[in-house]
Amino acid sequence: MPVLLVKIVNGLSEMPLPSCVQKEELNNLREGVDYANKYFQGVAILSYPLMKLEDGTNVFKVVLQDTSNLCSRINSINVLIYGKMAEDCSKVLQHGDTFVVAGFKLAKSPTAMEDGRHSCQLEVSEGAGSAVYVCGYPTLSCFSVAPKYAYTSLNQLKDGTIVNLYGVVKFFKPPYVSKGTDYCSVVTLVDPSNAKLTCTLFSGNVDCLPKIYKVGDIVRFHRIKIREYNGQMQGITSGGFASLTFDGTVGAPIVPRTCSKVYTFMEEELKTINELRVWAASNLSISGPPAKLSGVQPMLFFDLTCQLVGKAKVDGSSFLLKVWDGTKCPYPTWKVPVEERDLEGEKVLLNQLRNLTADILVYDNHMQLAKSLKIGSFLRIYSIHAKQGSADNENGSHIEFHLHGGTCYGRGIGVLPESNPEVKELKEFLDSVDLSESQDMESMSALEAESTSNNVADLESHLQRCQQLPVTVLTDHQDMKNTDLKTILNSTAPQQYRIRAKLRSYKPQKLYQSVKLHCSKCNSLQEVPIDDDFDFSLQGSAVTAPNTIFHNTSWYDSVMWTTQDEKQRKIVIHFVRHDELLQQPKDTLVMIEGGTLKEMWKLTKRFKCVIPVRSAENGLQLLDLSSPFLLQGNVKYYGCKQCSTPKPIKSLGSLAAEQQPSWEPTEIAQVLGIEPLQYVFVMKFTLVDGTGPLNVYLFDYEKFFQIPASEILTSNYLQQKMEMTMNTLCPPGRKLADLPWLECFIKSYNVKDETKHQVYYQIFDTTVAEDVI
DNA sequence: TTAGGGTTTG
Repeated sequence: MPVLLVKIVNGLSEMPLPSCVQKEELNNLREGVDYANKYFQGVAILSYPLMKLEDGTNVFKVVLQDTSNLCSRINSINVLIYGKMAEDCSKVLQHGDTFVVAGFKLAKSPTAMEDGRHSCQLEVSEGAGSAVYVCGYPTLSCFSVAPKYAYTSLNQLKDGTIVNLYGVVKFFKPPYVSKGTDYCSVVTLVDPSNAKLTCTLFSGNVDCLPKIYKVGDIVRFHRIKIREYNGQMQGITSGGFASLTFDGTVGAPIVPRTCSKVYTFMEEELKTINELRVWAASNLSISGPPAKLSGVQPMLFFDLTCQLVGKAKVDGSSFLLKVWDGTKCPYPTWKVPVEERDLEGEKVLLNQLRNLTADILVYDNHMQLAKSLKIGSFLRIYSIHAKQGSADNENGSHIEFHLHGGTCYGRGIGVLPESNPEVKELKEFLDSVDLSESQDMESMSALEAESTSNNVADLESHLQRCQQLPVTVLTDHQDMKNTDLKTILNSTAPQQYRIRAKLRSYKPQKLYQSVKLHCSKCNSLQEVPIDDDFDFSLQGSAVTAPNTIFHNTSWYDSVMWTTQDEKQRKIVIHFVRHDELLQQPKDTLVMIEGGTLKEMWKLTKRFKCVIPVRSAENGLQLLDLSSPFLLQGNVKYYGCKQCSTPKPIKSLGSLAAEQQPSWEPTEIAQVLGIEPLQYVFVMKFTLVDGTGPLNVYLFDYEKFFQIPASEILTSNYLQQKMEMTMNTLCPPGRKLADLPWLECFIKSYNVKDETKHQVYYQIFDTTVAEDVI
């Protein structure tokens, strides 16, 4: 905790102290009492030069006088300040300053006999969770130096200004090593004006970047420069940038986190922070309690607060961190093989904790920071991927923890100070873990071990659910009897069956790979083109300059401009009119020439439909069919190259002339001569029922998972939902006997070509049970 | 200078 310099201004009657601490009088100080939540206030009447102990720790001694007890025989006390705080205090303290010490320890004063002061001394240090408030002596000269800051709300920011502001953290990337010379942190703020500001902060000293630990924290930035970037205001560090960060929880102690040695902090600041906390509580979605290793969900991403017990180099692009949080992951976890000599950390402890540590493999840009971490430090690792490893033995697959390269999603590593309340809580919990018990766990199943943690009830009910009711159900054919898999394998096709089986494995394991594009006309399947291809195609089409002859026709208005960058790219947007009028953006179809993929996604947020076009000889045309012919919402619509005969864009005019154009993708496709491709999940399930394995295909637009295949690639939420569904259908690391039952309706069919004849099986009229979704 | 959140998958 820092030293706070509070400048006295007229009318400030009290020190702005955290509400949780209470004042203690000099004559009530007693040895053996806990003063963690108490403060003592006095006037500095004497201070000594900054000294160093033998181990190099700084120590600063101050004598405080209790001015409310001047008549007492003993009215002064020695205060010893240790560590970084000693240095900070020695720089700012002046005789006559009012000095408040919060969260101190009391020890016998070795000099009481000689100096005639109190028999005890106050001991203050950052490690003990102390805070020191220094309050300038209220003389006239102080009035003039007290700075009064003005704060700009986020909707009032102007390009080219340098401002002070407050904000609630909506998103952040913990400081990481940039490709330049500095550390970088990206922070997105919101405030009650409902505006949003993304700030890019650089500093050569990582300590000088805001100490943000979670979404919802509140920051105060001084002297941040505002610039316009991509049509939006952006904050960037300027000379003299300074920040304070506060816990955003209503009612939590208001203690600024900062590297500034001196800053103003008065009643007004307290008021602002309290107001922002209350506003954020109802206006910002803050996720629930942080994940523990015991609550890890396979295939999802999570933030972990933990202690570092070991680290090791693995190879040129990855580095291993061994961490624990006192709980046990309910799934078998991957242990990264490393050379014994490369593993840094207390060998005895590493061995003791071997069943409780998680191996986290960090990649690329995170390696440098990871290498510099101190064993024993407390970390919050953001966006760890709980990846499902491949099935490497009979017992099924394991979970791997990866911190992938890059900083998307705020991926990174933050070091938490020991004074952080969550670290204090974690430390207490770690101290309470019985290590002998955890070592015995080796012989227990993961599930039994899990019963030591809190969410045992959830897990058990989930397991029971899996063992009793089938996790998939039929939507029809309820009166049909089950057929076993062996009988099906021995029968001729085509036929239809009802089966009850377990899902032993499925492909692809990477669920996003299961999404394909299907043409219902020629029955072909193809991969969904990647964005890079589309971007490439857009760049190609941007080479042809827009032809102004095709601008502003009877059914659309055109606006053209040139980008300010070196490329001087020309962009045209054609706004389709209806009834001679432009409609609301949410009902409007726009066509764009020369745009980038990013610009196109931005347009889809505002307009109903976006069609990428280019100028050809005879008018506007679609791009080639490797690109989507339409973007709507989050979905890119593609056409079949084989079955489509693209028509010129002017054919769309007929739809625009309709009374109420709905701009349905199928209608647009039809008038443009496009045979649309449909998004579909294609998966291979290996089912078992004790009579034999059967490979069955799932070919599903949206009925089985109740998730539209068209939307999954652009929705993190839907991907997580699907992953969770698959984990329920086929829980990783579970023995065959513990797998849930699936009820399915399948049909067999023949596929013949000149050389061979094969029977295939496909799931029909089946859906995931309602309570699994 | 760095990065510029809107995405991750060894």
